[in-house]
Amino acid sequence: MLGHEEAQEQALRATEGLFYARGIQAVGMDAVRTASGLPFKRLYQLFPSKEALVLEFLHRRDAQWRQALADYVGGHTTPDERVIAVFDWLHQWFSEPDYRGCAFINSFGEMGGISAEVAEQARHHKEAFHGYLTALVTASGRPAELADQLALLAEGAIVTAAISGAPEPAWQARSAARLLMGALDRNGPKGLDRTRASN
Amino acid sequence: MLGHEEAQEQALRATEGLFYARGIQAVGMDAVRTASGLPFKRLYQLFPSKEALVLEFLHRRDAQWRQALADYVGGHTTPDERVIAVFDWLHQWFSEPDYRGCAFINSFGEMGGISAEVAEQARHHKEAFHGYLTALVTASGRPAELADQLALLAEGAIVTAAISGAPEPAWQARSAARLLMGALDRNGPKGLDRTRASN
DNA sequence: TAGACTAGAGAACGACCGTTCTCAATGCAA
DNA sequence: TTGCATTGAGAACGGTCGTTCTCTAGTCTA
Repeated sequence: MLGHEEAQEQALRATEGLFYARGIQAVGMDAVRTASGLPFKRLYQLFPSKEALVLEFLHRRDAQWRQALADYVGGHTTPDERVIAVFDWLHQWFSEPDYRGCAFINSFGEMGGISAEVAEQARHHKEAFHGYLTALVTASGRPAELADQLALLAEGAIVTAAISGAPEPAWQARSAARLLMGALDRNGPKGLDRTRASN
Repeated sequence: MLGHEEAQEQALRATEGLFYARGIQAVGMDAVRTASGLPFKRLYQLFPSKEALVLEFLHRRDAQWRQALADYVGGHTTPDERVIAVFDWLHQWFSEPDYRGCAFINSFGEMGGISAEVAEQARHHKEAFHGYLTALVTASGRPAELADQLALLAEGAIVTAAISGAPEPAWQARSAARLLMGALDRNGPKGLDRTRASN
């Protein structure tokens, strides 16, 4: 028999693809059992309920996604390159054959209104991404407000690539990001509209 | 008894709030019956299945959403103001107390992987929005590529406002939009990165 | 070898889903 | 008034869901 950890790994790895491809509510525990090869009894020993499995899936996905992004960005040296690398990585992600958007945006859309925990996980994931982007932007000597805008471009590209089924939004976002960085370099931080934006 | 049209109106109006707030799969036909006040028999005369009701809901929402946006934008005169007005309208939308993101992004996340029709409706809605934005942008004498970027900002703001629960992303997007418009005015269309972006 | 424990496969359970059916109440034509 | 079609309210149906239970088949200990 597999140990607790390995079995949990196996269940989560099998679950991942199912939840991402079909959504959460459309995947029954029976499909999880079949995909993981673990009997119900074991499954419910590892995760006391489907909700617990879902939350673990999201937790794990958050960690893996941000790690993959950081790994890719880490392969670039200058601060400017590192900011732009985010969008190159997005294009790579969008080009995966079974890309279907951001798991957190999707689960928020599906369950954000009925599960406070799922909504909280989405919020946490997006805040972490935003924080990472802010670090990259400030490391390039630019104001944090730029990170807000780049985050919007990234989120927009994620959604648009998913719905349209094409990876091009990554390039459009990258192009806009370059323009925004250039605009700041020319005008200084006052180039941003600070009359209403609070951060 | 109500006529066919009025009953359909009533059913859809009642359904709207339910689907938008809780998602589609989490709303049972029993909840639709209760909210609409229509008995099952009548409901299934008006819509042969839940799926038909869902698709009608999306169709209707698309029309109303785009009309509301066009109405707001139409209240502004100069082409530049009209482009910026889109983001003002977004802020207004985000500030509604029960705002929970874009119904199409949400349904795509929930059902895009299991219902081709829902995915198609989302694609159609986003294409229509993109087309509208392109018309506003080209009317302002700027290249259509800018519309791609503004669309990403808008989509990103829609998602971020939903998940964070705050309307500020509208201002951040507006600020970025102004910068992008300004950058184009300074550099001409060549300011855009056309080496990889195809449109 | 005997016996206590455990794992695995899947049946079973209660709840709920979308959908259909029943049937008493109603409106209306003659 | 009688007969007939249509309505509304909700029970019923088959199916599926998340979860638990049963029962067989091992496996380890003494």
